[in-house]
Amino acid sequence: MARYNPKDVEPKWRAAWADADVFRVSNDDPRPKYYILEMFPYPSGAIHMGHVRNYAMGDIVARYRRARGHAVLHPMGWDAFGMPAENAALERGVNPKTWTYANIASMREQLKLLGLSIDWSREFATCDPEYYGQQQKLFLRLLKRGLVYRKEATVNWDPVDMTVLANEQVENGRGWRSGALVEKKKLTQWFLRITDYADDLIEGLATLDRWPDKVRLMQENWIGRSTGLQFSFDFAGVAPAGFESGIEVYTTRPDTLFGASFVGIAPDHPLAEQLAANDPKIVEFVADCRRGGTSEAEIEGAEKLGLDTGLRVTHPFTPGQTLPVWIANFILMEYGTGAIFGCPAHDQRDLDFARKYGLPVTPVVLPADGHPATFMVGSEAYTGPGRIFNSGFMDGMTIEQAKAAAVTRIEEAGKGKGAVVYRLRDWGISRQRYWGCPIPIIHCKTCGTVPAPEDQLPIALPDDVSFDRPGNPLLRHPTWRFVACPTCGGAAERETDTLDTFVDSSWYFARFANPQAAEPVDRAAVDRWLPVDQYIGGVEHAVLHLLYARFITRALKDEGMVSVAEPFAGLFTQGMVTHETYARQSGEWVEPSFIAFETEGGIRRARLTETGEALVIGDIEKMSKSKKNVVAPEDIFEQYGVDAARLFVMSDSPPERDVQWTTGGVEGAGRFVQRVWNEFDTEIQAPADAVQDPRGDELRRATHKTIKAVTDSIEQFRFNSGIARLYEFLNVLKGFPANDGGVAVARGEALSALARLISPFTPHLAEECWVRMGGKGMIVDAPWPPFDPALATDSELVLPVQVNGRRRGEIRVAPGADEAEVREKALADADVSVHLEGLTVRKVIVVPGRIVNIVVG
RNA sequence: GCCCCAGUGGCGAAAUGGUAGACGCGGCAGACUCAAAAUCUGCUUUCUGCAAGGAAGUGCUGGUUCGAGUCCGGCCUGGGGCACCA
Repeated sequence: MARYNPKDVEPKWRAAWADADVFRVSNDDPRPKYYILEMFPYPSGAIHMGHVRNYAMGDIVARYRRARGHAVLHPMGWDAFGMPAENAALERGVNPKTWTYANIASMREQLKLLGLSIDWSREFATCDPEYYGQQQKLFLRLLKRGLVYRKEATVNWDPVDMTVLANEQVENGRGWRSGALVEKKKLTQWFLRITDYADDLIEGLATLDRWPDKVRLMQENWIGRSTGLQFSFDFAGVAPAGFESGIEVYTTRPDTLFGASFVGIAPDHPLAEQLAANDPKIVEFVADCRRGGTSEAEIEGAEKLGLDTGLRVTHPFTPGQTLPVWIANFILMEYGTGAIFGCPAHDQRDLDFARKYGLPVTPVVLPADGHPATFMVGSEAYTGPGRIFNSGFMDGMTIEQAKAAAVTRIEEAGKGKGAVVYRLRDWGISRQRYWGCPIPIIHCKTCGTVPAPEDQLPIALPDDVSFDRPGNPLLRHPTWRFVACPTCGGAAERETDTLDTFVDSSWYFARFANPQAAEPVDRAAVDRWLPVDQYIGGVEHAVLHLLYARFITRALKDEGMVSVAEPFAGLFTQGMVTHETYARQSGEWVEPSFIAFETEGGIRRARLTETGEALVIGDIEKMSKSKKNVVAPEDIFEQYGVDAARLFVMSDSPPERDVQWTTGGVEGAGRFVQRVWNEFDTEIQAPADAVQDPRGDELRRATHKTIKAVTDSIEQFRFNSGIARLYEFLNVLKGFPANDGGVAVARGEALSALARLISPFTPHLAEECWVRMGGKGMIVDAPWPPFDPALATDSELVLPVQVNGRRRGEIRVAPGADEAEVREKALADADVSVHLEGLTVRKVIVVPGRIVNIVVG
C-alpha cells in the first residue's frame, strides 16, 4: 500500500486550482452571492499559526459555500501602512516601501501554501497609491459632508512612536503598539465626527444578530450613552468675565440636586485657566494635578485633590443657598462639560472629596428598606433605590420621578435641559508619521486650509526620505511640502500628517468589490457584494476596527456611495493559537525545536536536545517571539503537510476558543489524513460479481447521518465537532472493508460523500481522493453532498429506560414506534421490572426517540 | 469597583432539559517484527465487586422538573472588557 505524501500531492493541486483559475469570481456571476472575509493581515513578513487558523476558518466557509452553489467572494489584501515599516527604516536603513512590498511578496507565497480558495485577482495593499489615492478622495467627500474638522485638542501622545493616538488605541494608559506611557499634549488635529453617529451605532447593534453578544456589548459600553441634565449654576455676586451665564454642569442624577454641597470644575476647565492667570496658588495646584500619571495603578491610588476658588454659586432650587466652587483633580475636561455638582451622600468620589475637605453631606435618597428619616451616610455613598427626602418639592418621589421633575423644573426656569452625553469622542485621525496615507490638504497663508483638488490625487508619498533623525521625514523633505495654493496660486504647504491606519481598514472590504474602480467604491459592484456575509478576525478589534468600519460605512451610505449601513452581517471572533512555554533554569526562554521530551512515571520532562540540560515547562500562552513558544507554519507543512496543520488547528478546540498547539495533536491529524487516503486505495477492490447484501443499509445510514452532522457543524461554526464526526465516520467505514462485495455500492456512496465532506478542511487530500475514486473533474467544482432525512436516522433505536430518573435498562424499538408500544416494552423489560417490584407505577414519560422514564412510588 | 463570559476524566474537549465523557491526545495491554519505528486491535471518570452488577460523579450550595452539565437564586475560582465617565 503506497503512503500518501503531502509534499508531492499538495503543490500539485494548488497548481491545478491556479491553472484553472477556479477561485476567480465575476461580479456578473448569476448565482446567489456569498462574501466571506477574514481581517486582512499586516505584512510583517512571515505568517504564524494564528494566520493559519484564521484563514483556514474562512476557507472552510468559502469552500463550503462554493459547494452549496454560491458565487463566493473571498479576497485577500494587505493592511500595509504603519509603524513597523518606519522602525525597520530606522533600524536597518531600508526604505519603508521596499521593506513593505518585500514582506508582502514573501507573505503572499506563504499564504498561498495554505491552499486557500482566494480570488487573488482582487488583491491590493493599502499602501498602493491606487488605493490611498481613492482614500484621499473619500476623505475629501467626508470633509465636504462636514464629517471632518480640525481643532486644537488635548491628545494622547505616544513618546516612543512620536505620534498621536486615538482613545481606542490607548490601553491602560499605554500606546497599543509601543506600550509606552501616553502623555497629554495640545495639538491641532484632524478629527472625524464619529460622535454624530453615536446613537445610530448603538441602534445598529440590535440588527447584528449574527455578531457575538460580547462584541456588541463592548461597543455599547465604549460608546457609553448616558441621559441626564445639563444646566448652569448662576454666580452669587459678580460673575467672572466671560462666565456671566454661570457654570455649565452635567449630571445623570438631577434627583439628588438638593444634596449638592459644592460645584467642581476640571483643572483644565476654561474658568480654572482664567483664574490661574491672576492666582499663582491655582497655577501651582493645576500643576500638582498634572503630575499624577495616567497609569492604572496611579489612578487607582490617586488621592482626591481640591482647591476652593473662593467663588460661590446659587442653588437653582433654593435661592438663598450658595455652594462653593472647587477645582478638583477627579473631574475630566473631556467628559460632559468638565464641571459637576457634588452630591457626597450619593456618589463615592464626591463623598471622599467632601470628607477630606469638610464639606456637608446631606442624604436625599432614603433607602427603601425601612430606614428612618434620620438616615445618614458614613464612608460609603448610597447609590441604591429609594424615596427622595430632604428635597422640597421632590419629597416622596421615586428616583425616576424625581429625575423627571428636576429636569422639568430646570427647563421651565430656562437654566438648562435634559441631555444625552457619550463616552465616545470624535476620532482623531492625524498621525505625525511618514508611512501612511497623506492627508490631502494644503495650508495657504491667504486661503487657510484648502482641500487638494481631486484631479491632483493621489498625493503620493515621496520615496526619497531619510530616517536619520526621529520625527516625521515629510516635514524635513526639501520639496514635497511646498506647493502652489490651488485657490490663489500663492506659496502654500502640504499637510504633513498622515491618516491613522485604521482609516485604511475602514473601507477596504468595499474596495474588494471592484479594486480597479475609478471611484473609491463601485456602487453597482458594492451593491452586488455587501454586506460581508461572514467576517472573521480577532476579538481585539471589538472597539477599534469594527467600530470605525461601521461608522465609515454609515458615512458612505449617507454620501450615497453604498446601500448598507452595516458592513458585516455576520462576525466571528476566533481564538488564538497557544503553546507551552519552556525556560532554562536561568529563566531564558527556549524554542520547542531545541527540546527533547520524555515521560517517566506519568511525568513529562523537557531537556535541551544538545546538552541534556533540564528545562522548566511553563504556562500555556499565546505564541509569541518574545517567549519563543512558536512553531513555524512552514516547518509544520514540511513535516506533516498543509492539510494536517489546517485540520489540527480546527479540530482540537471550538473556533472561538484558544487552541493549544501540540505535536501529538498535529501527528493525530496527520494520521487521519493517511487513514482517509487508505480507504480510497484502489488496489483493494471488491470482486466484480459480488452480490449486494442488507448490511449496506447500515453504512448508508451512517453516511447520511454524517453528511447531516458535518453540514450542521459548518453552518454553526462548530468545526471541531464536524471534524469529530468525520473521525467517527472513518471508524465506521473500517467495518465495511473495500474487498467486501456485499457493501460495495454503499461504500461507493460513503467514499463519495467523505471526499466532499473533508474538502473544506483538507482540500488537497480531498482532490487526491476524488481522483482515486474516479470522481468527475475537480472536487472544488463538485456539489455538496445532499442527505436523505429518512436515511439520516437509525433503523432501530435503543432507548434507555429510567426508573425514577435512574437508568435501569434499554429497549429496542423502530424509529416511528407509537407511545403505547414503547411504554409496554419498557415496563416488560426484565432489567427494568426488577426495579418495579412491590412499587406502584405512577407515571410513564415517553420522550419519542429519546428516553423512557418510569415514575414509581 | 462596574459589566460580561467560562469552570466537565491525566490533557484538549462532546452532549435541541432526556444514556455525561463522543472524537482526539496521552497512558496501559496485545498483534505484527530478530528488534525498533510505523501500523493495527482492545482497555482507559472514580470507588466497590471474581463477575454480572452496584454506588458516586460536570467548581460549591440551595431550588424548579418525572428527569439538570444544560434553567433559576446565592457563593467560590479563572479569564475578558471598562474604569475618578459625574
